Amino acid sequence: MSVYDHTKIEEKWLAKWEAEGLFQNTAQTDGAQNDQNKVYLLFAFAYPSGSGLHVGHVESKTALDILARFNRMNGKQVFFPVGWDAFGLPAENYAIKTGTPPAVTTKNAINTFRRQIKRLGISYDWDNELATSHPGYYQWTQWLFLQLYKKGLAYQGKGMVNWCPSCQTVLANEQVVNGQCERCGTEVIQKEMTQWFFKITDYKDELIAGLDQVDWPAATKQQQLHWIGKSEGAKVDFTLEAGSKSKQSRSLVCFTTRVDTIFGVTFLAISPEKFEEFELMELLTAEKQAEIKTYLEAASKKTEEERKIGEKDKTGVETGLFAMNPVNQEPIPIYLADYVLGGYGTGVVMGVPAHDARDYAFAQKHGIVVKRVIAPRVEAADQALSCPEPDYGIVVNSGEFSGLSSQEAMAAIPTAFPKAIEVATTYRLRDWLISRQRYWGAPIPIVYDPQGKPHPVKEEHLPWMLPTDVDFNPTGESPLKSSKEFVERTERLYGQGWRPEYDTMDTFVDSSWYYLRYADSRNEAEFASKEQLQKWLPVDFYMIGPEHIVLHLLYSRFFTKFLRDQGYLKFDEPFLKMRHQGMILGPDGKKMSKSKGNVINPDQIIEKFGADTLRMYEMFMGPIEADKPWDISAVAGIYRFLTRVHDRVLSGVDQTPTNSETTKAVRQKLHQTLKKVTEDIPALKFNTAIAALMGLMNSWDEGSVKSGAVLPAKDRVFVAQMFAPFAPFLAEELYQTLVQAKRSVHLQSWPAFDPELVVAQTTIIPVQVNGKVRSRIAIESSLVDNQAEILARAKTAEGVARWLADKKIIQEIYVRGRIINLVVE
RNA sequence: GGCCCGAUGGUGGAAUUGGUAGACACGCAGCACUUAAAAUGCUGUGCCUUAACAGCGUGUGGGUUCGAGUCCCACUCGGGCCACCA
Repeated sequence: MSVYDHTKIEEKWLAKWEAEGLFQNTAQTDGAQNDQNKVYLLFAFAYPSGSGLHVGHVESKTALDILARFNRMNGKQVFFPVGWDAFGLPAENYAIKTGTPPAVTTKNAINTFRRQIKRLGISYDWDNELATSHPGYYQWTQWLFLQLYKKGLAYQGKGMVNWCPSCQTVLANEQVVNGQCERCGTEVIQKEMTQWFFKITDYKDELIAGLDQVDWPAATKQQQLHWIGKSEGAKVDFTLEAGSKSKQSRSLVCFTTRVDTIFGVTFLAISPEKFEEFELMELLTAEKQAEIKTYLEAASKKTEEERKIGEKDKTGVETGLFAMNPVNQEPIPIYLADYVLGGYGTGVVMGVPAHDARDYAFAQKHGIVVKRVIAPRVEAADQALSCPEPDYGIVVNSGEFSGLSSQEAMAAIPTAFPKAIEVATTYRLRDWLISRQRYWGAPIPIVYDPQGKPHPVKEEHLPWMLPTDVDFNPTGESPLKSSKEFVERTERLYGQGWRPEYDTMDTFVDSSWYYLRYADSRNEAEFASKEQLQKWLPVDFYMIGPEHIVLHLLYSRFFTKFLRDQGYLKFDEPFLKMRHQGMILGPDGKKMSKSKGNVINPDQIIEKFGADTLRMYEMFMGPIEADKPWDISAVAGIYRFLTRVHDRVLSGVDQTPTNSETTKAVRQKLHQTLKKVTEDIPALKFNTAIAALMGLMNSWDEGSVKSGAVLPAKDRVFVAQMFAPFAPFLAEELYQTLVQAKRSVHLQSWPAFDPELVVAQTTIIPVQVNGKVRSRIAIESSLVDNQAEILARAKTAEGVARWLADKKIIQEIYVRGRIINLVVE
């Protein structure tokens, strides 16, 4: 028997599998038509960063690989593709710094990742590998844009956008984090530009409803819901006062979720973004006009961060105008205030300082009356308000509605004023801004005629190639403007004076449909054939980091629903089941980062201990979804374990198997372990499956050393097969050494446990007296249903009698095969 | 501020979903082997106390139950996401 030489073993089998093309070219396989029999496993699309594979990637890839191998061994047709989210800012920023074209850095990074992932033994199907920066891929990203354009779901709009001065590009609202650019952390400012949008809001209700169809973590669904932000309330029409010099009757419409507080309205506030739309300027005194202009200008220059400071300091300007409260005809003063958001609701709010914290703060600052219309929860009813009380309760000071509950009032008030108040719903979700003033992305397939009118690029001109004669250095304008070839191409194909769209698409567009392309990644005629989509989609299991919960999923679901409506897909939701992996933390318990110097390099671990050890260690660390700190001595422990497995399985192979009681006990343990592992893998409980394998080896070692137990070859093969999903290299080595088979262990069937062997002969049942364990009795397993006999034995069991002496038993509980509890007075 | 998740030995974690708390592993201690060390093997290891029995013990306080790490109520701490969304 040889020693466990992990490097030799792993490199040997890696080369063999590669030569055989194991698990390659699976997309086109027949036999996957049956839904019951196909399993599509998907790993979150990865950005090939220059720093290579991270131990965090290893965890989720290994988890999926275990599922892939286990499902294959159980007779499923498994589709386990791989690809690269290759467009994006880091490669472009690197190009700006070094002059190396993004295409080159990206290719190098992909090569590194590919080598590392293969070395790990991840059984991806590399024949379907794709990269979003490849024209054969982005041609179909552009095609998707054109389909949306045809249906009016891709449109050009002008508006205030988030602008990152460092990245020199527009950001989606979703990419602004705490007023800062998600990528580089620079303070984001507001800028007005013409941009392309996808009309995701057309699908807002379906994006909510579809969540009922999928098996996702509840928290993830909740975040999707929150992002869509459906909010039910009412729209209230406040008519401008005649006294406001208004010629015809005009009104300000507010959205509120608390129409029950409408008698408490003491001011209206308009957002700066929306102020001009209401055309109120002409109604104002010259003095007021000047004041308001100054305020509007200042507001437009504020960064997100500055507006946040306003959370404490609520600024605003009184317009001198009044509007009439429709429920009681009271004149309400109108203010301009930047705490009101332009993009939500109607951009106007009704201020109810008594029952809203923000309105209260504003009222305090501007000396506005606070009028309480919900009865206070606490007794001291006469006490003046010192803070707002936003709770629901009993409505007071509200005319005929006084005495109703908030809920009743919210129903009754709109009914009573049908002209001025209507029930309404608003959403937080806004259309998806996809234009980026960057180079390394898919060009938006639009050309402009000499009058500046946009036209779609003809489908026969796809892929609408990303030009290469480009100056990457940021100028505040799209880098594609520097390409001569791009303009020449446009004029040649569309005519003199025509110009291309210079912006590229948000990389989220690329990465929100890749799972469809995998099914037919080399198709040049369509984004994927209907047959291939039908065969593999939807995705059965998706493993994705918690950082992609909101946007990527929302956009992917939007594309899926759109393509379904166009007749390309037959399902509503792309990802049936999804789970999130946790984070692998540094040995110090903190998030790994270069600056902290706590980053673990998987290559070094593989060199020292092997890929099998790295895989098994990461699976053994704890539950897949938890954050776990790295522990190098525990890694060494796994290596010791695999060495023991190697030595034990291969030692004594030439000896005659024994049939002693010990051997039987070890074999029983083996089948119990097999049962446990078979149940744990589909439940993603890899850590306990490995613990069970360790328990088995402990029993086997002990049985061999102490009692000379020798297991038959058949059982040793079972062990090799059980290890196959976790430690594919070692498993192959053991299997091939034992049986010298032509076919890989990974092509064998998952072994079935012997149901008779799994059942224990005797069952240990703890005996409690008043809920405390005082003894344990061993019962023949055939007796577990004989309650009378078991209770009788329990009462006389050693250690129990003394607790029953002189006491009266008032209750006897027996839970079948589990526990006995004798309750005494 | 809102929502979500979590808290179990020195450490990572397990616990059949209300039924033996601490599986499995790391670490540590002792022993064996060795001239010595490493490696390996064996033994022990929740706390307190002991010769033993007993007692205590899953963040804190209460509750439901024959029985609570698990369910309910209140709180403390830690983490994540969102955040002036009317």
